[in-house]
Amino acid sequence: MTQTDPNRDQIFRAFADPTRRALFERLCRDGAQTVHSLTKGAAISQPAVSKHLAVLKSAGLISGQVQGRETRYSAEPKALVPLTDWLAFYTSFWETKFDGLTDLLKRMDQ
Amino acid sequence: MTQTDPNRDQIFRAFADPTRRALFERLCRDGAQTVHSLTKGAAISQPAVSKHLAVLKSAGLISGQVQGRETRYSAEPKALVPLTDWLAFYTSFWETKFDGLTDLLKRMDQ
DNA sequence: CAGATTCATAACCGATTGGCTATGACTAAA
DNA sequence: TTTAGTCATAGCCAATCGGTTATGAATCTG
Repeated sequence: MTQTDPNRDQIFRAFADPTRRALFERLCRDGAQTVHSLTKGAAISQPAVSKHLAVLKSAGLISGQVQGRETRYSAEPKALVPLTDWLAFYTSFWETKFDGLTDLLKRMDQ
Repeated sequence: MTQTDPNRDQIFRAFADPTRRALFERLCRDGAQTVHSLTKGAAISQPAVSKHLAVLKSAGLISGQVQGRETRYSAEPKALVPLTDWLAFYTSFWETKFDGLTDLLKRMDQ
């Protein structure tokens, strides 16, 4: 938890941009969508959307599967775990009554 | 949760940089420290450290109090709440058994 | 007082970022 | 087989970022 985790780093970087976070949130709330669908209502061009999706994908936060000429992207449930772990760890410095802390510490020792 | 929260935005931005995250982590683990203390072992110059601290401070993640010629910075416990809320909300799309979800939803409606 | 220490700010610089348009590959439809 | 639709990539550009050195204000120390 104290050493640099490349994946955690990518996640934080990916979420740094509000537009990118909005795309992720839409995929969470409204389910899998095509690039075309995501571009509508995004206020940016399709290539810009594709770029953001590429960043999210390389961080493991979303996945995309090609269906004909479309690509359907969906949020990746497990991808938030590193963020949750990090947050839980540093929150635990004040909230000692964190339920999963013991398990978390075990995972860290590995 | 769906609309843009300036504070949440600042937090995500502040944590995007690994050096900045490392500074925050040190303040969490080792307690309040002066700029001089933080600069030692940071591998960057003192002005760079001061800059990072300014970003963290403006995001509300740390606070600094002047003591003579020194400034002592400390991590701010409550500052992580927006991040925790956001994460809990979007994690809840898969883990429906999130305990605090009901309370969270109430807070959102306000 | 004189010198040293601590820190923030300013000015600068190269690299990265986030947007755009243009384009081409590929697929679906006419 | 055209024609239209979907998407990713490339190339470009202005703005931001993360670092540096220089400097000055403020405080401690000899």
